[in-house]
Amino acid sequence: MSEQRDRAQVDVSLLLRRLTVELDAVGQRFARAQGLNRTDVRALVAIMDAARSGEPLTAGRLGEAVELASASTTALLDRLERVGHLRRVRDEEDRRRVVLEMSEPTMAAGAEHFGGLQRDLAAGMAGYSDEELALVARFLRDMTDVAGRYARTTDRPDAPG
Amino acid sequence: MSEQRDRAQVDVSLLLRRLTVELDAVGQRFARAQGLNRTDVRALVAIMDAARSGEPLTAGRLGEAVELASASTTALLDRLERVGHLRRVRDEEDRRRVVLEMSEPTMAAGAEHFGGLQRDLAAGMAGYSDEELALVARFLRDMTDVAGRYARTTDRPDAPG
DNA sequence: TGATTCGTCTCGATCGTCGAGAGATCTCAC
DNA sequence: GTGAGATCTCTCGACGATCGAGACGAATCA
Repeated sequence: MSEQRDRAQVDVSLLLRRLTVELDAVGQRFARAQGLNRTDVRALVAIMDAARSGEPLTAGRLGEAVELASASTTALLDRLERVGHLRRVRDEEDRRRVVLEMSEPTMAAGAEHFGGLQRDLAAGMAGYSDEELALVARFLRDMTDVAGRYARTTDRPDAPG
Repeated sequence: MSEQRDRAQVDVSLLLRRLTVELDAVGQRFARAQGLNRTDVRALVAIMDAARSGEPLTAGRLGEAVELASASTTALLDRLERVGHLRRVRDEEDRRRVVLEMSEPTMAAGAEHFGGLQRDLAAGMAGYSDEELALVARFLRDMTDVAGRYARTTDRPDAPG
């Protein structure tokens, strides 16, 4: 493996990091505009994603998704519900559970903000052919897999076995 | 623009978001391992990046980088300094300023953790030719620019111009 | 030298997060 | 059915991260 090749790989790694920083800033901006904090936005995004996939989130699942303790999840939902970003609805099938429904205005605001980003991103992709885009997609999937595996690896450097 | 093309672009956008989530989780994992919170890790990364670029951060610049008020930045530095992750050093040129130096162990831990990720990412890139990697790099740069511009756009929907 | 600006820190208050545990509901063996 | 235990969410009290306002020393400039 040549030095130049090594360098290219490191460059791409750094580019991935820079990209995540910028995309994070977009979420941050949405948060400020809505008077929310980072966690709130992560939660709303998770709820929106779940709704889109047709499998609405419950309080507990949301807590897992955003890695929050149950008490914190309750507080989070209280905040979001109080300002009208979502509704809590008792699940009729399992009445212990609470399913989360985003409000229309919030859904619209999210679509406005993140849809705008998506539009800009799509515009930025205009210069790429279908084949190039397919390659990029494959690459992103690969890197996501790698990162996901790495994040979930139990690699405690200090702890034994 | 065909529907298939539209779909491909949306797919890539979603892939970008999934990737950021996974990469974020890697940072999260490092945070837990070191007993830090998200902000602390962002700060350490910013300090490390600055040090690498040969232009060490000051307290104020760090505050800007992680978007924290000055009082919060002071508290952040107190935390990190107390557990030995960095040192505050008075700038001799401008004695109002405080420049930040990361400790060796923390630098090593960071290199261990994020270096490991970088190794895995590089391994994941093995299947791509130099030309393909160059294309990916160009794409990532483009998307980073778009996201950066979008994040910095003043598009307050409510506030007047 | 005095006035002003700049960079950081202190103070008090607010809000997000957590662990522990309560209460309601579901599951399952009997 | 009924009771035991698991599951899901919420309440409570405590802690910590963040903030705005303002103090203080240091630099700048007239």
